[in-house]
Amino acid sequence: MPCRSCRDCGIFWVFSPILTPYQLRMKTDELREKYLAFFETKGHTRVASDVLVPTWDPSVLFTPAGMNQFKDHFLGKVKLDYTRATSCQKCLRTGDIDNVGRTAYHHTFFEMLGNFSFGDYFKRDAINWAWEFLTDKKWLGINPDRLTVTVYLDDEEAGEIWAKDIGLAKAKIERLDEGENFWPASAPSQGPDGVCGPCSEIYFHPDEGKSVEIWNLVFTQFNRVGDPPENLRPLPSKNIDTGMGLERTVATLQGVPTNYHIDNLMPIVQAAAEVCGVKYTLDSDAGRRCRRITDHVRACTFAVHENVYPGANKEKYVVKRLLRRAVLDGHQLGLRDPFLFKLVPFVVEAMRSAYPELTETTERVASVIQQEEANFFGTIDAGLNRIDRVFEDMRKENRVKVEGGVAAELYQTFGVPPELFEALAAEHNLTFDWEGYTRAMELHGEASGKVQHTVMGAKGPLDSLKHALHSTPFLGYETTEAAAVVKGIVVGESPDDHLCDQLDDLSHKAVRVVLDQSPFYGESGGQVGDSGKIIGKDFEFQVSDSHKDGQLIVHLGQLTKGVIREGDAVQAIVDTDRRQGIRRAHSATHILHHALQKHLGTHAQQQGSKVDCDWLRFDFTNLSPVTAEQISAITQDVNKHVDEAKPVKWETLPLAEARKQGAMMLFGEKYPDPVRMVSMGSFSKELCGGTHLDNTAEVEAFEVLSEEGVSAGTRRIVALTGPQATQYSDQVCTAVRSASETIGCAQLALASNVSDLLEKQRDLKKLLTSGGVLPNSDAGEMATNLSSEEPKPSQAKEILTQVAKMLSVSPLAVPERVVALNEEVLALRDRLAQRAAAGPLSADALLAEATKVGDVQVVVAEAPTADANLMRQLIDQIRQKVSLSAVLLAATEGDDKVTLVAGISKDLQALGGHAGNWIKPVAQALGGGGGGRPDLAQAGGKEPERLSEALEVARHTIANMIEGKS
RNA sequence: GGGGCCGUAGCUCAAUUGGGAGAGCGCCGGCUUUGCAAGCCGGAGGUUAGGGGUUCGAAACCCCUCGGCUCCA
Repeated sequence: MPCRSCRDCGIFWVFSPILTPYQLRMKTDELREKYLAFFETKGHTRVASDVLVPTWDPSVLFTPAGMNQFKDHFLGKVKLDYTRATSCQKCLRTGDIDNVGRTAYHHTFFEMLGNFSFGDYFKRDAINWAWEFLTDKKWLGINPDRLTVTVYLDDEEAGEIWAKDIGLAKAKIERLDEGENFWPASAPSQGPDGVCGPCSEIYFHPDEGKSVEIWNLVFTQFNRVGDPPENLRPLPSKNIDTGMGLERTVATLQGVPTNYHIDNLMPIVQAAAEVCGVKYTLDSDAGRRCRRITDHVRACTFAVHENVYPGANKEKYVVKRLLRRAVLDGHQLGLRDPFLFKLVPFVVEAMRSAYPELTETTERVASVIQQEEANFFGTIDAGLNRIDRVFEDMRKENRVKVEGGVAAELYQTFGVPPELFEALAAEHNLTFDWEGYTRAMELHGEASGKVQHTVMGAKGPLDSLKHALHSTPFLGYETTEAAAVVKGIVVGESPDDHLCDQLDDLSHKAVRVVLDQSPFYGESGGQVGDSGKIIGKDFEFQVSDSHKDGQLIVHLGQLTKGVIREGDAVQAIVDTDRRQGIRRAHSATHILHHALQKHLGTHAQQQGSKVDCDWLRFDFTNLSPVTAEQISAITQDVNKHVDEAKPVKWETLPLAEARKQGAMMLFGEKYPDPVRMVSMGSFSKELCGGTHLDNTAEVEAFEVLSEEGVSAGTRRIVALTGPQATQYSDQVCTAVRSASETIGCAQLALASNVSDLLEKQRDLKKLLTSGGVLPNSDAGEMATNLSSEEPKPSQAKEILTQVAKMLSVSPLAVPERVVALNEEVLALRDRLAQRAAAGPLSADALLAEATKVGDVQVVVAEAPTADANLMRQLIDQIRQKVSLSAVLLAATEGDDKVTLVAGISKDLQALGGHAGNWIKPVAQALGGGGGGRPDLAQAGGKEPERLSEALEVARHTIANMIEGKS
């Protein structure tokens, strides 16, 4: 009985003989090439591997299979330039991540060979060619005796072809149910709805060990509609989608016991062992770790190469997790410093013949990995402290099992890996509650929200329109106003809503209208949708936003007058002012992109972008914050290009031609072919479907509002264009002028003056609390410098940014903050002046006014101009001089506040004196409250006019306290 | 996108939970010593990330902003 699923054959090689030098029959690069070449001879177009991280496809984070890049081909959504394709696709799946390294065949990153038919050939050819490729001496030449196949129970057609065409004995054709031989698995009974079909798998049987599934042929021929029975409708155009795991097939051809021993993975495994300082063996803990490191570093290398850096969400998070798992393996093997990055060159070397582009980014990739590694080692160090604390608590309470909940909490908040926790627990003879840990993590997963599954081919109200119209031609590149015909009206936004023939309800705010053609730009590529209006003979429709649904442009808005009917002839009019603002922002975005690459390096590629009316947000790759100087230089560079008034042109040309001309292409971006290329002067060429200016001069002005981090390795710039930029620039100048006037200094010297002012504030505060007085040299007003030289706008911005940083406020809040700061300094100076006038405060002076209660020296006095800290110091001095003493001082602050501090000497405390109890009734007499410790208490009140009354209370209270207790 | 944690001296961290901002290391000066993390004495160094609020009183409690860490999807 052949092994049906690789999930079962995890540890078979544990029993196989010790690793021996393998016989190389066919190299990995050779198989890859042969496969593609073979299907080329069968009329297939060789298609390059799609990117690993397809940002164009919201339904997946990583390319999970060879067919992914052909989804739209299968669904007939795109124009087919070919109906047969073959590819070798790099893929990444994390579903079986826990098995990586432990089993012979699991990977996260792997390559998938495939051949595809889009409504062209079907089962017969697919099966015959598969057999030919596998067994023909000219190709793989596998002994047919070593191969068996499986087919779906009800798939007579496939069974027939295997038996009759190929001539396989019946015993070699196994019939399996929908759980095994259907795609998606169990689709007929359990769904999901949509495209599906039976499949047929080919198994290889080695001399020893379990058999291996090396090729899966999927025959997509049905559309599932609801639950059985009769729920599988034949598709008008049937497709073929096959997948042959490259590593796995090579492993069988090379006769090695695990994929990790094939010719292009073994060198990485060996390198990992060397870096980790262990001897690699097949069946050992260290061996498993080396294989896991190999897999994960390969995955990380490809991901980082595509500018997906380890981060906090989505695909970035997956990369981070992969990287950390590998690093943790190294840590468990005793490493304490970054090591993974050293393996990057080995990955590149192994993969370069198929992916030569890797060699261009090796250094950057290694450095990104190294940095993240260093971070994680830091996290581990911090985690060790926390773990020690947990152990300490457990020792105190005599517990021996690490609670899963505690481990989960430590993991969730501080990233302390549970494996590490467990290992350390074992060293302390403590056990670890994995079950509780898993439970707690599941709870956390639920609390963090569920994922919304997007079902392939889900139906909405616009789908019938999509079939009828296919697409809405966009006229907006040439015009902002056009005649059109209403093709569809939908009220409401939920998928349950349906098309209606006409609408007269003016109250609906979310009405969608589709026209046969439109000048409105539907939101896409980061550019917001147009607004405007659609006017018919007897109605008016206000368009608040436009977006794209498939190839349709959907106008979203509200009917403001009359009745709109399907079939009405209308005039579609875009709000041109807003459109112009969007064009300014979009063209400026391209110029900015160019400037960033020029000033920061070519890695500073677009990660995301949003273009609105004279407002743009641009995310890009950069490891560190962009400095103020760089921002300034970039801003000037952008404005220089604006001033140079370069023409903006666009043309539609073949993708290959655009690439040849050096157009900027982004990883993960899916470009149509032919493609629209926007170029500005000779400095910028980008593939872009957005609306642009005719000349860079129309941008008018460009100002950066902010630069900030959005996640590790990604920075975000928000900027303004046109009138918005000019206005902002004016505000900046005004702010600098106003702040300078406040403190009476030259605008160009604002930064140093604010810095001085801050220093002054600190000095005065210190002086006030230490009981000093204003030195004569400081008595005068700050020298005013009325030099009225205006800074240039770019200077003003630099000055303001600098000052804003000093004051920790946003730039435009600087004037307000400077006013407050200035007032505070004046107030401080004022109080110090008062103190100087009132004469010095000293412990001796206060003691001179002390009264004696028994043997105790009691001081109850006003200490005008002192603050709480100074009063404490005076009390300390008195307590040091007189061993039996009680002191209570009061200071009024403004019109509505009194501060009290009371102290009791140590000897008096021993006799029962308590400062807290003393001060309470006094504070109450002032309409306040307070308290403190026996030796020192602090309180306050809000009625200074009752101060003398309160001081009487103080004298009585302390007298009673001393007499009562002693 | 959602959850959790943190931000105190140059560094690592305390602060009896709302009552006087500290320790160790490092730094500077002096003395004593020439042994490997030397000893002793003295000193500087703080807007407790920033802003607002509650309170007689906030490092601590509440809100906002900034920065960092971390998990989940």
